[in-house]
Amino acid sequence: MSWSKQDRKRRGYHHGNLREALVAAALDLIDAKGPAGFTFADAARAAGVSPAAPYRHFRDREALLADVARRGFEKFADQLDRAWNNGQPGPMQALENLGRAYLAFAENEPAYYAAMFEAQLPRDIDRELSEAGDRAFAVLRQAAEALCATLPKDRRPPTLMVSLHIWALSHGIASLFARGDAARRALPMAPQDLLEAGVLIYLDGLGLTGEHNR
Amino acid sequence: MSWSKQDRKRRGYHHGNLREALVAAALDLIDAKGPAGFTFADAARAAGVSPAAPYRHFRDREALLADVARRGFEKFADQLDRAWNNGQPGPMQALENLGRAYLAFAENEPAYYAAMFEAQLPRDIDRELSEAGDRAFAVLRQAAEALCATLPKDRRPPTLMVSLHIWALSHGIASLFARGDAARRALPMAPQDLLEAGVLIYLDGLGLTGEHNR
DNA sequence: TGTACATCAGTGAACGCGCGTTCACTGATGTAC
DNA sequence: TGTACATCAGTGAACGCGCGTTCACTGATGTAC
Repeated sequence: MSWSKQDRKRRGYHHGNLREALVAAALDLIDAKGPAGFTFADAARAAGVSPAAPYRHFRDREALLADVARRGFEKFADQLDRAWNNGQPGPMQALENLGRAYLAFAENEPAYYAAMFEAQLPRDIDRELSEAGDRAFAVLRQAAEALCATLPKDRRPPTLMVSLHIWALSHGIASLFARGDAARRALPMAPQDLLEAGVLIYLDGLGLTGEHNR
Repeated sequence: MSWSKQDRKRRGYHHGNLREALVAAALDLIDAKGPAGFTFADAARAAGVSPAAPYRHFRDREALLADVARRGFEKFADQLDRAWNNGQPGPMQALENLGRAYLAFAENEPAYYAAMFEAQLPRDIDRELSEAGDRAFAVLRQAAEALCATLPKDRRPPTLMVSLHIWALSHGIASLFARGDAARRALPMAPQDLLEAGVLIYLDGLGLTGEHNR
């Protein structure tokens, strides 16, 4: 928490970066108590500011949460995109990197992850929020496309379906076993290995064997 | 809500079934506002009882939530077990029924589902709760076992891994696309079909083709 | 079958507390000239 | 470079509200004899 009361004198009357500080405080509080476990007043306190101050930046608590979720999806999309790396060095290897990035995000950013997927935000609360979510899914879709393209046309499955399968498997493993918070279930193996094995078996089932694509 | 204030006269001073009524009220409230969206006092009000009454039955709000989750897991395990039906008429068909039951539960019982998987209850809060969760997973494990047993020993994958893959895929699809609440995402196909296709491809990848097992 | 009594499962009033929100305000900052 | 002024981003006091929890209580129920 870099915006403690001590800093206030240095900062003077104006905070300077309250919007960012409130988001950071929300993330800390979500980490500690879950997405439902903090209040607008909590966030203000953590940012070292009066309870009325947040209203200058967010309509209400839900708007703050939605902003956290939006930022989460943007970070998520970035990390997935970087991991996919335009399908380099090859679609299979790139897909493995993508899967690892999915799980790593759930593990390293449980607060974002919870805000994105479990804060029970109405789906249509914010256009920017749903667009950021779409951007993250688009990376998966792109990966499925590249993988399907390596199959001869007559044996090519629907790309959308493949991307949804990969998404669901990743999401299931992340939510059950890889998340970095209290809801994580124990597992006698690394979640990354579980996901990788599952994807390999699935791709085998599609007729995409490792030899052709590694 | 069958325990309204109107009924009180009929019931007299004692409620008669307050514990059950509180659980029912909690489910209604979770349906309406999510697992974080109700209070102990809300539940008492919905049950037509004074705010002090629930303390006769639950230590606090969290204990009530945990009881809801436990009941949910028990119901879930029952429904999965009935769908699996001891592997009848054949493992492939029975597995399909099992998958459908998983998604149907998420769709028809969103309140239970949310309490079970998204209420952020500490994993060790209640022994009965985690045992009920284990019972549900045991059904999936049993199914994986039966499926693996149809493969020759030298090509048999680890049963635990297979059961986790099926669990994760089902859970991912249920959480993202099949849940019966506001967090459900739109999908251009039936979630049941998406799951069935995914499982078939996966089993193909394991070397379990439909012809051998239907 | 009656009766006395223990126990159970509620009541309702009370409390302290923290939250969300509003309000008039004021210190700090930016800008036009 | 100074100055006047508009705007911005905070303060802090106040409010009504509902929650969690406790308490002494009491009506209803069950049971021993």
